[in-house]
Amino acid sequence: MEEPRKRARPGRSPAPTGRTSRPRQAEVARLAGVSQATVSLVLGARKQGATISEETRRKVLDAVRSLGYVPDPAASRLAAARNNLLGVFSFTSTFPTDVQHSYYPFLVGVEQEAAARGYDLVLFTGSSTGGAGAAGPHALNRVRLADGCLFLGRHAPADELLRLVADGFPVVHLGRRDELEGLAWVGADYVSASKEVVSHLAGLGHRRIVLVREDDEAPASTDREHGFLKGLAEAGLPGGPAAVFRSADPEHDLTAERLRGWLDDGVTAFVAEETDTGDAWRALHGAAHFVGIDCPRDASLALLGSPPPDLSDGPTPTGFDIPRPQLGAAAVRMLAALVAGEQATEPLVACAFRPGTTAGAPPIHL
Amino acid sequence: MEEPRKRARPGRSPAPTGRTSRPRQAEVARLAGVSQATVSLVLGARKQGATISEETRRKVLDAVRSLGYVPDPAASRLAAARNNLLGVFSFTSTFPTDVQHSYYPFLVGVEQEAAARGYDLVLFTGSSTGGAGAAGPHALNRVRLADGCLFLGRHAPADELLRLVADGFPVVHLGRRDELEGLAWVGADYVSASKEVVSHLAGLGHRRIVLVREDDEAPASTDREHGFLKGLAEAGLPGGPAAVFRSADPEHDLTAERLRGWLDDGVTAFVAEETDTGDAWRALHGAAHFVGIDCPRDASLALLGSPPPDLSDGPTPTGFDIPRPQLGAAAVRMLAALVAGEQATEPLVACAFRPGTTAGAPPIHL
DNA sequence: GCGCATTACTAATACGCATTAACGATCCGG
DNA sequence: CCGGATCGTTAATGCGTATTAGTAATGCGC
Repeated sequence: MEEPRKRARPGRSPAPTGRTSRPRQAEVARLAGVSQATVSLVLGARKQGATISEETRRKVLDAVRSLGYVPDPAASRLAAARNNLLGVFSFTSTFPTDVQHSYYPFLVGVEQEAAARGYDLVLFTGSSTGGAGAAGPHALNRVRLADGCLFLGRHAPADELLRLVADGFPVVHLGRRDELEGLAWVGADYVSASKEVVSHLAGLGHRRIVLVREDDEAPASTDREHGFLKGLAEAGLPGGPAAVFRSADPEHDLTAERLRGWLDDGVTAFVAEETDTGDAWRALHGAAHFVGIDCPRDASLALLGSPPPDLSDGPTPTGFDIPRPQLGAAAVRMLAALVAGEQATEPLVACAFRPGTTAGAPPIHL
Repeated sequence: MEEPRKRARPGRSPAPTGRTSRPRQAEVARLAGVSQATVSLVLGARKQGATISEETRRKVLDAVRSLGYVPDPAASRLAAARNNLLGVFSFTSTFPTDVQHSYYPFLVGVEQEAAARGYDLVLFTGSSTGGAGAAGPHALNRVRLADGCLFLGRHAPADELLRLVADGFPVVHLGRRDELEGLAWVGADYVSASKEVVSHLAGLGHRRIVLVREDDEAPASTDREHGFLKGLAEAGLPGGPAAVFRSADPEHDLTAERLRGWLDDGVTAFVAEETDTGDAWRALHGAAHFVGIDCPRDASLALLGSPPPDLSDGPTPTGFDIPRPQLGAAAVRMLAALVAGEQATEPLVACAFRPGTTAGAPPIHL
């Protein structure tokens, strides 16, 4: 008996659609009179030595056109064992309603670089309570669906991150993170950039310069101080504790009296760090205004970063810009390298010096 | 003969990486002491009658957690299931350097709604100018990796889009697009919103109202005019061509004389459409200012949309806001419905009326 | 003409997961 | 205690493409 055995085919039940589904390589092959493998070889521009005659190539391509064949990316990626997907994880929403605090500028670079390298991006948010994330303790595991993952912000739980790294999953953190052993990261080179600002001031003739910073231990802060002091040393200027004013609440502590005191002591330039809040710069800016300083005639100001939005109207502060798009791009480069099993690339990205209008030559004392 | 044939494995060369690769269902199965099929059954919450003992389920889930297993989206997709991924594709950069032109506000809603429904988002980087796989005539094809795809902006090539639709791939376009037969879209309900603005003005007592619009045929423009006229009709006010001022260059054509003419004719309220450039509103605003109109005392102004960035400082114009996040959310809802094989959901999203400060009662003629 | 290299192609997998027929075990009624 | 029903699990297969070993055909040198 030849009867179509009930046993038949396990596997999927194709639910024999009358609809002509879109063509497969097999159908192209049939039409061109070649094998499916040949179709694959013609279409995939292998670097390998597989040689195809011009005649065959033409037949295949004709068949492809006439059938309107388009490859199935799911199958390609499965067979090639690569998804060409990079994850982007942010613990807070990737697209917060408040644009100010968003990762937008980074994403500009991330998207560009990923596109240039042929990767697509999978967006994950730790904040998503419902649904996919199943925001349990293992929420981070979801990112394993990508070939590697980029982390934005410092809210990702350290242990989970390290677990991924330990498992050999390619991970890059955007923002310095050397307290986590083995975690790859990219960050802005605040040391060099801060040093450059000080060098600029020194070059203008300033001999006493004070740094105003907030009272925390974030690498972003200590790096700036480090660069600041390095710049002083390199210019042969006095460093030491007196050169750094550190306060948990600069807006309150940086009084007019204190500012006048510095001026009387011969300080001619002030440098503030940039922070989330922008408090250091706001305090410095406010005190200088209150005392009636004509900047840069009476004294010079510089900002190690960009001004907070509420002060972005004023004169452009001398300082440097954090190249956020470039940081994003650098992170993608490093991640792509890790995915490819290569060495991590350079983690530090240079900041761009911003001349601005708040620094000039020191006043001449007669 | 049973000998282990040298012929061995064609197919891929696994390139035996020492690196622990991402775990597969097979490894989960081994760890749990069950078969791969069982793992699949446990993970995929089939409606089918496959019954799994609580004991086994627990063992499998434990193994999944301990290995950090996550299903491979490509494989899931290929096996004719779904991978809980929704695509987002924009032909221009999704994160342009110029924030003004970005899709950002839409993405806020897209992300939220997708997360709420348990989908992850894949950002297909279609913008790639140069570089690897992204560009090319079949760039759109990549989206087939996801369960469905959202398209932003009107630059996606129509033929490719329709091809996807024809193949039964779920697609939703954000922004009205009825010139493409069969393409699902969501858009703002400009007709109702414009009508509401007119009703508001009529309610304040205005009897003659003029619409200033640019000279194009975009649905966004014609919808507004349609709603405007509908509003007039409903209030029993005179419509007709005289009520609409249409100009390719309103800033040039909307002269002070013309404005005075309208005022002399008893027009007490003016409405401008919002466009990319914001020219209509800018022209109206400028002319009114030039003529010395005290708004809303001498005449009322309204804007069918939001003001351009350069005019966002002035008084809040009466009009409506385009609910971009809601549009994004609505698009995801519709896409999810299509993916589930259901009917498309409501394509129109209501705009929010914005009272503003530029409209008031008409001046009293003695 | 025989070995050997080269060319042009095909056969046979494998990728990771979902699906389903089939199978062993247990339970039940008669 | 035997046939059938039910439950829980597995073996076997397919999705569509990429890869590679193998092979038939041809060319080349001597």
